[in-house]
Amino acid sequence: MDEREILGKLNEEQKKAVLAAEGPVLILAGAGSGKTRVLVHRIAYLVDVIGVMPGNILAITFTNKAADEMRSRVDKMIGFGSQEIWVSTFHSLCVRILRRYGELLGYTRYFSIYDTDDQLSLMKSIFKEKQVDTRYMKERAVLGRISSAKDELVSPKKYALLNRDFYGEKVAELYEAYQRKLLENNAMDFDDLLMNAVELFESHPEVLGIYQERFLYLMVDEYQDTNTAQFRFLSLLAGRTHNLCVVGDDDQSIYKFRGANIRNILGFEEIYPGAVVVKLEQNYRSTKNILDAANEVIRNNRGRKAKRLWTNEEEGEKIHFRRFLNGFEEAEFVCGEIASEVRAGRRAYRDFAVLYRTNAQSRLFEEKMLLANLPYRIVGGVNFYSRREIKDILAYLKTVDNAADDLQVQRIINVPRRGIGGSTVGKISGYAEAGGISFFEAACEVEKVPGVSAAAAKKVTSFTDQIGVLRARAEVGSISDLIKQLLEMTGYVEELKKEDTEEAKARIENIDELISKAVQYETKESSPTLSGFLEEVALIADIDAVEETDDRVLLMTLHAAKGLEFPAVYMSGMEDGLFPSRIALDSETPAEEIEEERRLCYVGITRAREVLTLTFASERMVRGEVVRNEISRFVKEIPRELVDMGERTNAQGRKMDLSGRGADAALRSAILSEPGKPAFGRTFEMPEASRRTRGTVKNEYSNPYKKVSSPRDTGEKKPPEFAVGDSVRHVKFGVGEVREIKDGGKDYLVTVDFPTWGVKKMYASFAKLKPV
DNA sequence: TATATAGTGTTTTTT
DNA sequence: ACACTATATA
Repeated sequence: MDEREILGKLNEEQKKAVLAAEGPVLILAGAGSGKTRVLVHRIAYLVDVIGVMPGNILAITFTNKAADEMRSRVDKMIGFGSQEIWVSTFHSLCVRILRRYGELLGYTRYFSIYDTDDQLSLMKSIFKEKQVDTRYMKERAVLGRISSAKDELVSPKKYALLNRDFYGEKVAELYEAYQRKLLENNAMDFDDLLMNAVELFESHPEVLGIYQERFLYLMVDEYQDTNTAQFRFLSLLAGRTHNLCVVGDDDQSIYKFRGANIRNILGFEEIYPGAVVVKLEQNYRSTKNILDAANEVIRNNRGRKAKRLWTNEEEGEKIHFRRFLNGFEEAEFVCGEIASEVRAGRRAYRDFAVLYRTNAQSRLFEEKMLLANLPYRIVGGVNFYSRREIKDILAYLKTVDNAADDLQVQRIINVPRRGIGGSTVGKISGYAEAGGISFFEAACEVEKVPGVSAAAAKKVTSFTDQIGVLRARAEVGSISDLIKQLLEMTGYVEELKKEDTEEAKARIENIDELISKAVQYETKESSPTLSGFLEEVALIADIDAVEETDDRVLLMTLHAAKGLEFPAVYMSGMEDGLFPSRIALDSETPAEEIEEERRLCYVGITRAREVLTLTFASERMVRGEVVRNEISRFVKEIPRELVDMGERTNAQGRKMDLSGRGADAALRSAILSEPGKPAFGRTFEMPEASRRTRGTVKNEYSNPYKKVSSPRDTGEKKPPEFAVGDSVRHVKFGVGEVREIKDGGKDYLVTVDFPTWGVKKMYASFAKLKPV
């Protein structure tokens, strides 16, 4: 392509960004302003006009999905030689570097990557060892501190110097122990990938030099989300040439909690004097109304670079605002509207996204989607790779790949049951500690471990033998074969089959899916390795798995939606206390936190191309308690003339007032429920097809109108709605007869006689007993 | 050693 | 509401 072709379809600002080939460049790209387009064109310009070797260009993104998209667009535009261009996420780039040079830091090239579950188990073992009282200190809290420290490149030693109070000293000690264990296990957590890469560069200038020579032109997407470690990583790489082009939007910085440092983008010009700054303010995505709403909301933030998005688009529909009495109705409305739009042929399911602040909100939508038979996909929540059966199998694979990883070995030594208990594991562990060897090595010579009976030793040996066989197999066979072999050898699937429950069935299906993922990996990769497969699995993000081709409604958090766009978007739970979150409102620096929430709101609004609907529920169940909230302040920041406040017709075809008076609550609930049935007392079965992707779901709604007072929240307790002799229903035991009701302190203790289960004692509200 | 049950804690957002 | 842990018991 020549220069004219490359620049042809770009606007003036976009051209400016593409033409600034050398030196530091800051592209402030508003939502929907075509930043990926600019990046791709800029790469084409570098290669085809300036004559840069493709292999000297590096483009960094945050998610695999973004990397894949950029890769395919670059390939399409450049053609020959484009394969040489590096397009990678921060994390996978660091892994590549560390696999190659990690030995300089004491890791082998087979190091494991720990996810949050692994981190937690490791920290738990440290707590146990150091006898930390979990009443005063929580594993997760400590891990949080450590993670923040790593984001800021603070080593355990430095942490100890910076934190001299009692708690800080303890965290420093645990941080130190944690890092030592990771190294012993030949493992790194997510944050280590970056921190260690930086450490490698700083302690080994010759290694840094190699990469500085390779990556002569750097481009970084979503720059506003970079943390201190990522910033340092970039400045080191670009240290020689300063050819660093960053693209971001300070208004879309929503990852402060993960260490993102907004100063990286706000202060870019100070750090790189003479940087070319380009502002992309023309939006090509949304209607004028949607854009105006977004502008008006974000205008309320103080710490931001001045800008205002504009568009040549039509005004379009007004922003819809709908209010409901509770989350159930909210979900019902959203599902109903989607169903009728699709049925009328106006839109496909994939045109819709339902966004929410917290993952917990997804449940209501999921239930209603199932009832309404709408195809949907939930992004995030319980990750496929964090399911127990998947983690078990991966632990086997990791043991085969990296036997130094004690955590994985200990996870599977008794899975499936081999009769090896905690005490035997403890003895082997102590022996390993004393001898300075890994747990697995100790297990291999279990007969030398004091205190282990011959019978127990035999069981341990049969386990280590199995791993030995698998290891030999891994040398010659494929990964999918290896998985099949280990399943057969250990009888893992056999056990599940014997269980013969729906849950076990779902687990077997998940295992099959893992096998096909292994096959996929092996066909895709030119030189597949076990480490490579495990790495891909470890670094996958929920959003990466979303396929645009299948026609489903997408449900996800506002965070997960960043970078995506949809013709029609629902932003649900527009309530003060939920969005902005209670935690933000009650924090020590509410002003700052609310600004972050507002940016999140801005991100949500700007996902919509044509229709944006904001929904509000005045009551909502939060952790088993009914909570009432006011309309989100963000809604009020949208000018009234841009908003349609909505009317809704009831079952009788009468217009219902949704403008705010709650007096008709009883009326509405009466209308919505069928005669003789409670409004939401239905039970439902999950359709077979969705079981696999979401696991099992509990089979009953709770009544949204019932005020639940949990035994712990107040001293008050509600008398049971039944008396001795009445029939009651229990979720698991079915219908039974009440024999006795006693005051059990915080709650009523009820004795019930179930025909098939016998006499059971239980707390009334805890057991959710309902009169029949 | 394995299992059932009572008790406790949690959740805002995640590469 | 739900998951996880500690404890009791077989």
